[in-house]
Amino acid sequence: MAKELAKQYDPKMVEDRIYKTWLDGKYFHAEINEGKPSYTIVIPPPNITGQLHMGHALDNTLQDILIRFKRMQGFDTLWLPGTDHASIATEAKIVEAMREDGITKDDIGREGFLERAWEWKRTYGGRIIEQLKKLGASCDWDRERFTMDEGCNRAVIEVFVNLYDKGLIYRGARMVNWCPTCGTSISDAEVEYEEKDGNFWHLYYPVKETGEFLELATTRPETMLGDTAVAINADDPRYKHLHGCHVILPLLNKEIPIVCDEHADMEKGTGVVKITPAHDPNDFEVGKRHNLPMVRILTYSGKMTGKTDKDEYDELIKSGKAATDEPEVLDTGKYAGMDVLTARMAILKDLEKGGFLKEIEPITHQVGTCYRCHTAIEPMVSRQWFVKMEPLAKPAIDVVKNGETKFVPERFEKIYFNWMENIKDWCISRQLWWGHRIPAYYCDDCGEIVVSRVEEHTCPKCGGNMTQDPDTLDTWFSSALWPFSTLGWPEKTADLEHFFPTNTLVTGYDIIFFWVARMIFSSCENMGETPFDTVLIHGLVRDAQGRKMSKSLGNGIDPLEIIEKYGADALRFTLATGNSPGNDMRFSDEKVEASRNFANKIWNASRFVLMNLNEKEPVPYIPDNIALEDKWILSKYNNLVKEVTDSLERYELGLAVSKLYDFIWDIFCDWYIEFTKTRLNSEGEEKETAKAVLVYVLSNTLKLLHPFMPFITEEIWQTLPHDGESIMISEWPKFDESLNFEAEETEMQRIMEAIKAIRNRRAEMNVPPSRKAQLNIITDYADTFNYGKQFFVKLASAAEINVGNSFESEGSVAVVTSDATIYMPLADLVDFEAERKRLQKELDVVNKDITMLSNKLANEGFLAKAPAAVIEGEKIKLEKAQEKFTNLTAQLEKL
RNA sequence: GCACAUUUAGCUCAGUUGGUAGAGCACUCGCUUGACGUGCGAGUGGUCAGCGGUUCAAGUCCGUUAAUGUGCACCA
Repeated sequence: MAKELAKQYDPKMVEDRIYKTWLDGKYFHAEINEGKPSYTIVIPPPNITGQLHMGHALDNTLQDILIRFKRMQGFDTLWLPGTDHASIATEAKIVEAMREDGITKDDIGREGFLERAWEWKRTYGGRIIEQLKKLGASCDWDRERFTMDEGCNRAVIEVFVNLYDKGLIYRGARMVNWCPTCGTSISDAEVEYEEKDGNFWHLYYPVKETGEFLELATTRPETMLGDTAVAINADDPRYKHLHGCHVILPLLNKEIPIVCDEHADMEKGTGVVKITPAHDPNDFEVGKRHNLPMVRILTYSGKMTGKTDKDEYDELIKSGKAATDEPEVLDTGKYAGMDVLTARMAILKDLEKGGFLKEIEPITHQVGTCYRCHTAIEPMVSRQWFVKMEPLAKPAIDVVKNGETKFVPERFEKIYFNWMENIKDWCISRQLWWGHRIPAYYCDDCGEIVVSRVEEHTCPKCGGNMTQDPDTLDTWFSSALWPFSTLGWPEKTADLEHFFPTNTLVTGYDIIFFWVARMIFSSCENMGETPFDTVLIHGLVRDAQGRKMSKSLGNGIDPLEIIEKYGADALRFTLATGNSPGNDMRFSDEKVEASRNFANKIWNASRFVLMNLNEKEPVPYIPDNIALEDKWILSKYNNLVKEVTDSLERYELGLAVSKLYDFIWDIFCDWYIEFTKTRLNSEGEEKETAKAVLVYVLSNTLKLLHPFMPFITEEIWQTLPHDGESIMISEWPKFDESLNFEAEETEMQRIMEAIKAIRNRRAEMNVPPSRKAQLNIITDYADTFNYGKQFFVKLASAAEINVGNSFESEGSVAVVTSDATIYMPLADLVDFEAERKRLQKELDVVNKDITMLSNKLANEGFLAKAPAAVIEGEKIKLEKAQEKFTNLTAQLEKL
């Protein structure tokens, strides 16, 4: 047993070594014990492309705190780790890397690309896992999963086929969000709206029948080539005469109808709207209502369509392979091949030339952008796979409504309901290669569609060759199954039986829609129940100025650097402190320094305790003949157990950690350790008692702190006398009624109040600690103060101490508390005039208190309606104030 | 436009069912007190954003205003 510890705590000497002992001990590994309650957390799987950032650090610290707490409480605890294939992000990264080598996806083909992708996964996929270990994460690494591993893949196919069979997955040409950069459709949730400067271009469209010009405005003039109608409101008096008329579409000289539709708002602009069904979500709906043709003018790479595009389409139509619900393709002629902005300028120029451009009105508007690459998304009609959401949303709303799943804090339920109740069908197909390939097969000859768990090569209808859909699924489709796919579903595994449904899901508010909501409805649908009972939502970690940490700002703080500099415990402690659920927090080095200092404080307190121990000390116990101060600390400690446990159970991790901080630093270190010093300097039973209580309180407090600061608590605990292999599998302390010593707490309070008052007095008078003073104490609590003599000597620079009924006050400074008047003969230092002023000032304060309290106690409303305990409390306060008043007046009179 | 959040000491933030406010950092003064100067002791500093209401009692509940932030919607 190494009792000599370094003066300062050095995390680097400790963390990796300790983590290895935990791994070797298999403490993270979850065992199934029949009949034992389980507690499960599934990790929000980080992207394989990812590096640990502060968001991960916070998220995983919170999870580790909960898991370690529950593990010590005796649950069968499983924290299931894993990573996400992150289709768009990963594919983009690999394409980027290939571009540097001058290779494109088409050069190497699908097979070649996937080989590279898997290679990437093998090389970098484990990186973030290693980083989580640095943080101290106690995940069951034996159960690590990957969203594209065999089991998850199977679950994905199973769910897809099931939903398809139920008619909840369908394929069709719908309005989707198209990202020209990523080259894929994305879901509504993946569109982020950004405020951008733009223009309203006011255009004229000539009316065929009347020859007049209809004015309308658009932010996207280039889409006019795809216009197939102009809409007006049926009730609009300005345009009554135009019902059933047509306009001639400028530039194309094409006749398109004027339709009456509610979409046209009389209040807005001129009340006339151009309708481009293939490139605008609202227009798409108008088109459906009026059976308008759809004309596509953009390729999937965001260029204006040309002759080849049109020929391709015509070919498909001829062969019967194009779906009838897909838009026809226009050869935009001179604009073909231009990107959107170039085409816009060219078209505007031509419109202006033709006299069709009335004016340009600058505006700012919200533009939808891709959440991955932030390019403006193009609304396009495209044939994709969708999940029919309405039937799935219903049960998912119910489980939250009826409390089977609770959000912490509760306010996030509103956001959840708001989304779920207005949900639109989910576009799940992506034009990417890295991901789960859609298990749909199409007959090359007759076009038959088969959705199947196994590969289909022959058409069941005509015997022709079948080809699998080239698209992959939205990454979030597989993450949505994470809570059960990782436990073995669709197999009925023992893990699934024991650990599902899981308990707490910890995540940031930014992925409630992407992930949390989808897990809930997926679980309701496939498992018949909610995937977790609690969703603990945390906020963002921002920089010291409150800005979001981002790559472009370069203000990100690397958690690994913080760990390197201050230790993982300090980082964890910082992230857990001053953080209330759902709120953002600011991160700064100063905060980590404070945490580091706290770790050092614990280290040194422990060093002190260890210094006083012999080679063989008994494991922590409470001796029989404990002293007043022992009862005081035990009572305080007991209360701490209750508060920390309650706070953790209510997910108030920040509150729990600050209680621990206060107890350890203020109560244990600043007071109790000091109280024990006299006894530790003695020999015999007294010393043994002090040691035992020190070890007991320290050791158990370390247990309470362990979930927050796992490394240092383990390191110290191992050095202290202990039972068992590791603090992380030791038993969580329980509140113990027999450790409640209220009377003794009050007694110690009297002594401590006096010590503080004396210190205060001496500091005001600039008496150095080296100058010891005699204390003459008049009090009604003679026994307590006689007992307290030892502490006055040690903590209040006292020399000789007398407790009695009256003393000569001449030439003394008086220190007045509600329990005692203490004279310090420091005649040479006393300024009597100042002394009088000070006493008067103190008296004023007490007087004010007395007035306030007696008014309150004279208030009939208060007496009639306030709870008895509160009234009693106020009475005691008043008594104390009055006692102090008496003591003070006596003093003043004597001066 | 709708909703939600935030507004407490110079700074960053706690404040658990309503009982007249706390911490860390910063600042001031003092301290080689044999665990720790990454420390110890003492102190300065707040009409808890404004207004109104409920209540015996409001930082805490309700309404309202303002500022800031976020989500959703609109955006021809």
